[in-house]
Amino acid sequence: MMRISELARAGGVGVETVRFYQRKGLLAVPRGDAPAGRHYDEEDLRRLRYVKQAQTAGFTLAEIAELLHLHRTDDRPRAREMARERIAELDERIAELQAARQSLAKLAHDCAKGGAGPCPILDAFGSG
Amino acid sequence: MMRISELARAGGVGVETVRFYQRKGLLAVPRGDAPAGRHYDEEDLRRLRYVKQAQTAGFTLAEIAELLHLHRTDDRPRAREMARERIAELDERIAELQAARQSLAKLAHDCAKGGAGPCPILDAFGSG
DNA sequence: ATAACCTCTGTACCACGGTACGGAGTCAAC
DNA sequence: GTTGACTCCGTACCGTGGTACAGAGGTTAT
Repeated sequence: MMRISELARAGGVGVETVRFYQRKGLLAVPRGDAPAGRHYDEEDLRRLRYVKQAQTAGFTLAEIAELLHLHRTDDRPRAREMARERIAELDERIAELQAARQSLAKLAHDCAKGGAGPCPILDAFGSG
Repeated sequence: MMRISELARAGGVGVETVRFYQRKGLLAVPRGDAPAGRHYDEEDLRRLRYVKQAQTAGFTLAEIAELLHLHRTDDRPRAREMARERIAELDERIAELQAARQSLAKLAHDCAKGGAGPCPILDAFGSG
């Protein structure tokens, strides 16, 4: 049993963020009727960590809310569909970032060589 | 010589976005004194495309503005530093996305197998 | 010379993901 | 029985990256 501030610390977020997630339906508001004494458990912490993980996978908070809802209804086809969509977008995004990385690395390298022309870090994207 | 609407179309953005970039100092406002007749050239289009490219590399608009400024001052050391920083962040982000992708793919696979337990797409991040 | 269509400036608004703050209640320690 | 640290709820505000729109004026075709 932990207080909201402990939950937040354990999850690596601020108290305000926990409340924000509660408002968005991502975290349950404890059913306790006594203010200044509501308690959170390991399940809440797992959920909070799930939210953060899903975020790094690129899900929006709205999508995460949907995933959590699917959990309750155990709607596997929809869950798989969302996962597939996200995987496709991740693949696209990874390819983009890798291309950008290669570009930048080459630019930095060419710039370091210090030729006579303009610094390629600006020019390359545009004209090269 | 193109009008702003042509520039926008060629760059794949809206006219309002071009103006937004002008306000942010990312694109020059043509020096012409006659409204309804200001013209843009290939250089402007190159810059617009540069902005979009730099964005996919993860630079913020403020950083892009700095890069463009560096171009004018030809401050190569700083340009290389920014490139290195961004490359490091790209590497981190790429690794994160790849991990998320692997995770999700496994989850989707396990979910498809349809065991008896709860759908792993929710549970795995949190408890696994 | 007038309509249709473009340009400009300025300000307001939007979604997203938080972050901050005021006011009120509660609980434990002293 | 007051201080201090915490809780709650509600609302307002923030940065980022746009997007929309109003109002005034120039340009082009008929």
